[in-house]
Amino acid sequence: MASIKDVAAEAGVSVATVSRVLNDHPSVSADARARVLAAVEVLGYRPNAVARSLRTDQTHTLGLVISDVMNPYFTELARSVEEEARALGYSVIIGNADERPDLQDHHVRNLLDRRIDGLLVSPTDGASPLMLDAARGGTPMVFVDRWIPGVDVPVVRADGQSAIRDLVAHLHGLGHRRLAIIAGPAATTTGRERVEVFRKALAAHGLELPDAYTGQGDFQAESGRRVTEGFLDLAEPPEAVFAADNLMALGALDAIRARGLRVPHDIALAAFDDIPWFVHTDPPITAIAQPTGELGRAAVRALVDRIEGRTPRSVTLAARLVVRRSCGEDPAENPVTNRSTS
Amino acid sequence: MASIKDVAAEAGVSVATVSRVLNDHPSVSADARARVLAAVEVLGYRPNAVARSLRTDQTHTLGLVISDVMNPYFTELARSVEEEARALGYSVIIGNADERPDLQDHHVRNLLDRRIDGLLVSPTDGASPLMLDAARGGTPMVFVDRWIPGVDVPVVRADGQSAIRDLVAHLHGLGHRRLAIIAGPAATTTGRERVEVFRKALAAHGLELPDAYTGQGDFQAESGRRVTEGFLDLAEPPEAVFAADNLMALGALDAIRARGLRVPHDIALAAFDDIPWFVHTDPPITAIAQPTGELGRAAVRALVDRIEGRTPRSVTLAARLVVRRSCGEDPAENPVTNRSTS
DNA sequence: CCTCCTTGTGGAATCGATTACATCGACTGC
DNA sequence: GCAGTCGATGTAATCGATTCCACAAGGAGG
Repeated sequence: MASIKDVAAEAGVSVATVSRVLNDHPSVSADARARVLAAVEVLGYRPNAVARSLRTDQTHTLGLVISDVMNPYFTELARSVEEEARALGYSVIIGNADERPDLQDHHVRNLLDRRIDGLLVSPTDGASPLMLDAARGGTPMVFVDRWIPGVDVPVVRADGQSAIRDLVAHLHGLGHRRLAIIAGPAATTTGRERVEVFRKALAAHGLELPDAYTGQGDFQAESGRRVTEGFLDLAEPPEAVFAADNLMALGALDAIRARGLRVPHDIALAAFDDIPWFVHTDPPITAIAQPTGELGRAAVRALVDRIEGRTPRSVTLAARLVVRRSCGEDPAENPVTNRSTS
Repeated sequence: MASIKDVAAEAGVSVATVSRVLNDHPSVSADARARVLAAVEVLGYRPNAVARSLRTDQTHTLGLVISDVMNPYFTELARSVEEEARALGYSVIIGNADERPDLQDHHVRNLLDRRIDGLLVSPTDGASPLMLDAARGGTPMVFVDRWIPGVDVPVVRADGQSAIRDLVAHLHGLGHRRLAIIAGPAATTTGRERVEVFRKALAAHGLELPDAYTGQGDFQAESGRRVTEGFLDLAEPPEAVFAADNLMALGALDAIRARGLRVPHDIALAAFDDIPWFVHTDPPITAIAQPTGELGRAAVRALVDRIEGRTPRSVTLAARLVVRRSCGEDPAENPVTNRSTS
C-alpha cells in the first residue's frame, strides 16, 4: 500500500509538503497542492491511521463497553452512540461484556492498549481495579446507564423513579396488591436502584415487598424464568411481576406460559426497558421506556467534551411508563380509568 | 503513560531486552526477565498496540460491516463473530451500514485506513468500487450472509432452498393457495434469491407468483408494513404472506393488526430469519432459522485462515423451517394441538 | 540598496514498538 | 591453548506519519 513517501516522490515534493496538503496547512503553494492531490489520486493513497495515531497520540476512537449486545436496549444504545460519534468525527469500538466482569476487564484492557481517546462504560459489576485505575489515571471516561458510585466520572442515565411510581399506581389501580420484582444483579446500580424505588413506591400505597417477592436475577432471560418459577411455586404467588429488564421479562413470560397460565388474566407482568417487540408479544407488555437514543447521544457529547478539554456534565433524563395490556385491562387506559366499577 | 523506554530504564536493560521479554523470545537470561517483569509491574506498563501495529504491520483486528445492527439476526451474527475472533486472538470493529451504501463505504474506508487485518462484509448493495478495489487489492476478505457475485472472495452463508420448499409445502398443506412475498432489495443476493426460490417452490405445487403478490421491501420494518397494506388493498388479497426477513415480518404484523385482521385466521404469516422474540409474538411466528452462530464462527475461521496464509473455504450451511402458529393450525405438526374439536 | 518579514519548502527528529546485526563472554572440543 | 559456537545483550534502523527548525526567495519599507 502506498505511503506518504511514494506520494512525495510521485509529486516531486518532500513528505512534509504532502503532509501539509493532507492536513490543509495554510502555507502550501497552489501548484504544490495540485501536484500532491494528483499524486494521491494516481496512487490511490490513503493515510495510515496507525502511523498518524502514533505520532499525534490521538486515535479519534471511542470505546464502548456494554453489558450485553443481545439486549435490544443496549443494541439501540450502541447504535445511537455510533451515530453521534460519527457526527463528531469519531469511530467507536464496541466491547460486549456479556454481564461478565472478566470479559468486561478484557475489553477495557484491550481498548486501553489500543489507546482509544475515551471510554464509555456501562459497568457489569461494582468496581474492577482496572477501571478504577483507568478513571484515576486520567483516561477520559463517562458512565452510561449504570455507574460506579464514588468514582469521579460523569454519568449519563435515565431516572426511573417517577415511572416506577406510575407503574405501581397503575398496578394498584387494577387491584393488584401482591407485587413482586425480579431484580438485577446487586453489583449494578440499576440492579439495586430499581428494587429500592419499587419498594418505596409500594410503601406509598401501604404495601410491603416481602423477601419472597424479591427474586435475584442477572438481567438475562434464563434468570427471569427461574425466579418466576420460584414465585409461582409459592403458596401465595404474586399477582403481578415487575422485571427489572426486558430479557428477564421474556424469561418470566416463558415460565408463566409453561405453567399454562395467562397474562394478565392469571398474573400481571411489566418490565423495565421498552423495546419494539413488546408491542407484538402476547399480550403487549407494559414497560418503562428510557430515552435510549438521547442517552447515547448525550453520553458521547459528554465524553467528547471531556476529550477536547471542555467540562463534561452528568445528564439525567426521565424514563416514562408505557401502558399496554400485560397488567390487566384498564377499561379507561384512555382517560376514563377504572374509577367507577371495580 | 509509561513506554518501553521507561521500563528499560527501570529494569536497567535495553529496550531490545524488554521487547524480548514481552514477546517471550528464548534468549533472555532469567535474571533480566525477572527484572523486566518487575519493572513492568511497578510502572503498570502496557505495550502500545498502535506502535506495535505500525512496526509489525498487523493490527490483530478484524472489521465487520453489517447491514443493520438493530436486526436481531445481525446482532447475533456480530456476537458470534466477536466470540470466535477473540478465541483466535483477534478483536473486531463493527461498522453498521444501516442498509445504506454510502454508510457501508464509509465504514469500509475507515476500517481500511485503520489497517485491519481482514474484512468480513455482508454487502448492502451490489458492488461499490471501493469494496471491489479492496478485494482485488489483496485485503483479506470474506462475505457473510450476503455476497457480491463475480468477486473472488469466499462466501459463508446459509442455504434456504430446502427450508423455503418446506415452508411452501407447509402452507400448501394448510390449504393456502394465494401466496405472496415481501422481497428484500434486488441489489442484495439474499433479496433476489429468496424470491426466486420461493417462486420455484410454488411452481412445484402448480402455483404462480403474480407480480401483484411480489412486494418490494428493503429489509426494514416500515417497508413490510407498506407492502402488506398494498396486499390487503388488493381485490383478492393473498392468503399467506412470506416476509424475506424478520423486521419486514414485524411490519407486516403491524399492518395486519391495524386492519383489525387476525393471524393466522384471516391471513397467514411467515418470515425468513428466526429470532427469540418470534416465540412470544401473538401468534408465535413460523420462520426459517439460519444457524447464525455457526455462520459467524465459520466466517471468522475462513477469514483468519486467509490472513494467516492458509486457504480459506467457502461454507454453506442449511437453514431449516421452524413451524409455529402463524400460518394456521396444523393438526399433525404438533400432536397436542386442536385435533378433537373444530 | 540593504534589512526585515512573509511564504513555501525540505531536512530531520519524533512517537513506541520490533528486529537485524554486532559484540562480548564463556564454554566446548581438539 | 585456540578456534568456533552459542547465549545474552545492546545499538540502531525501521514502520508512516507530523511538526519543529532552518533556509531560500521575494516583496515591502526605509
